[in-house]
Amino acid sequence: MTAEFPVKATHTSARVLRTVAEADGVGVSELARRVDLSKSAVHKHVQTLTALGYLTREDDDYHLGLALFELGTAARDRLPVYEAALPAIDRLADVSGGVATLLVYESGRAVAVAQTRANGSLSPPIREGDGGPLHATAGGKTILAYRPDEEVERLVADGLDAVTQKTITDGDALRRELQSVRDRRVAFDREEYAEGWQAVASPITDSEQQAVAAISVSGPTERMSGKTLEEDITGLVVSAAKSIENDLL
Amino acid sequence: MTAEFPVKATHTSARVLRTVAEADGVGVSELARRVDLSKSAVHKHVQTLTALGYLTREDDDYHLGLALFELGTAARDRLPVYEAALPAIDRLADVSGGVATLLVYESGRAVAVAQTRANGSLSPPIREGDGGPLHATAGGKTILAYRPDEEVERLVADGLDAVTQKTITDGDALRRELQSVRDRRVAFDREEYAEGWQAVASPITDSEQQAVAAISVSGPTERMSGKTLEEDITGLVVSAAKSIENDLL
DNA sequence: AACGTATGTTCACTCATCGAGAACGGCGGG
DNA sequence: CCCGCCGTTCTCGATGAGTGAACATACGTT
Repeated sequence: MTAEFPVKATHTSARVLRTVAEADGVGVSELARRVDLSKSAVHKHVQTLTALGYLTREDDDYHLGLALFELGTAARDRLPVYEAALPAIDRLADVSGGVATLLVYESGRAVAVAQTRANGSLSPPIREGDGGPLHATAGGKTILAYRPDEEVERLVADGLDAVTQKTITDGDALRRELQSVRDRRVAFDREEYAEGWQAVASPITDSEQQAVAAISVSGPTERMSGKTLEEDITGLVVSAAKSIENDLL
Repeated sequence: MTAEFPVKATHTSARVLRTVAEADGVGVSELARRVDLSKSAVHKHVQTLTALGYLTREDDDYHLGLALFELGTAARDRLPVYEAALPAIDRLADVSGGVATLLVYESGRAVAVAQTRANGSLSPPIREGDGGPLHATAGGKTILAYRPDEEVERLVADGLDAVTQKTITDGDALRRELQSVRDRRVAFDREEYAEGWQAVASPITDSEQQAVAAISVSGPTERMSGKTLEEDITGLVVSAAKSIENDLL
């Protein structure tokens, strides 16, 4: 048995969870349609997940339950880089006036694990708990630059989806970009993930020069113009990431 | 079939998750011992949970995966009270110099959903993502005071565990305490949950006067002495909770 | 007011599957 | 060198996950 999900029922429950997360507030019938299962089967899953606290019932609609928040918090708190980076991103947000984010790499994805917004800053396209594509964000690109070549090639082979018109979709362009990231330990995102949003990021690597995480500062294009972004803020982000990296060794 | 967990395999996977959360970094054999299953069965669960991103493998040890953080964040973000209370708890922490916490009630438990610490404040006994007993914390007691009597009676019948020597363990004492909470919309925790820690809390109720959440400020006993706690800070907490409550109507 | 159709819930039934147990290869300590 | 532990794989049998039909209930329409 070399299936990807040896325990099918668990996989099904996970699909139910994911569906509830997407369509917040759904009933059994609607859920059964979306996951393509019989009402009775879904009913059993929903009942189990509710008893576990993974779901919560309001009237006849289900929502994600706070037991997931407990587990999720534990998943975040165990990361050494989280505690180490917290003060730094607070300070970064403060002095830059933008949004500072800690992205953590895990099995092919980068998740925004902590985020601080300067007061008055707008809501960024990637928020705490979101996972972003590795080729289309500043943080993702810094991480990718410090991952094995095979991983990059796999990504390229799978196809680089265009998120905006400026997203890098060409393999060679990406490879060049990653090389330049390795030269300077910085990546920029010039509206490659969201129109009107830019970002700078720098990687946090382990002792084998493998990416563990990335720190980024982002903001709306009109507020973070070329000079400020590429000179002042860039320096701050790079040195913050380096300093966290040293703390972790 | 009126079992509590109709889908047994999902329940089992949940037990695996909980066990991994408790003993961070465990292998298959250790896990099999703790959940009392065969190695092969645990292996299957761990494999599916890893494929789902709910677990992550480091060497041969498993840890909670960031997919749980994604779900957990979504579970928190959907709560209207969360967004509404964020600025208030930031401000509360700032002016009080202590730790401000938003506790949300869900199916018999109260979970710390957001927490802000004044800079320099110590690490509190209940942290973001933790669930606390309803009878032994300030926030828990305010919530309990605005829940149906049956729920209180059920809790009393199940037995009020002593967390510290000062925890309320007597049913009548609890009932009296809750009545006084209803009079003033405040509860205090005088080292009932952790030695050396005190707290004030005030409830956030819905249009039917049912507790939805609670706001609390806590700090070490020596820093939050009687007068400051019971007069200055109390007023701030009560009015903050009231103001959030109004925003939600 | 009676209908039609949506919902959530319960019930037998059946085949796939979850879990047990034994066996394998690999690693590390005595 | 070998014993013991580890993670992984296999076969196999009991059980439980999922189906589909039936039920009660609520709602909007005719």
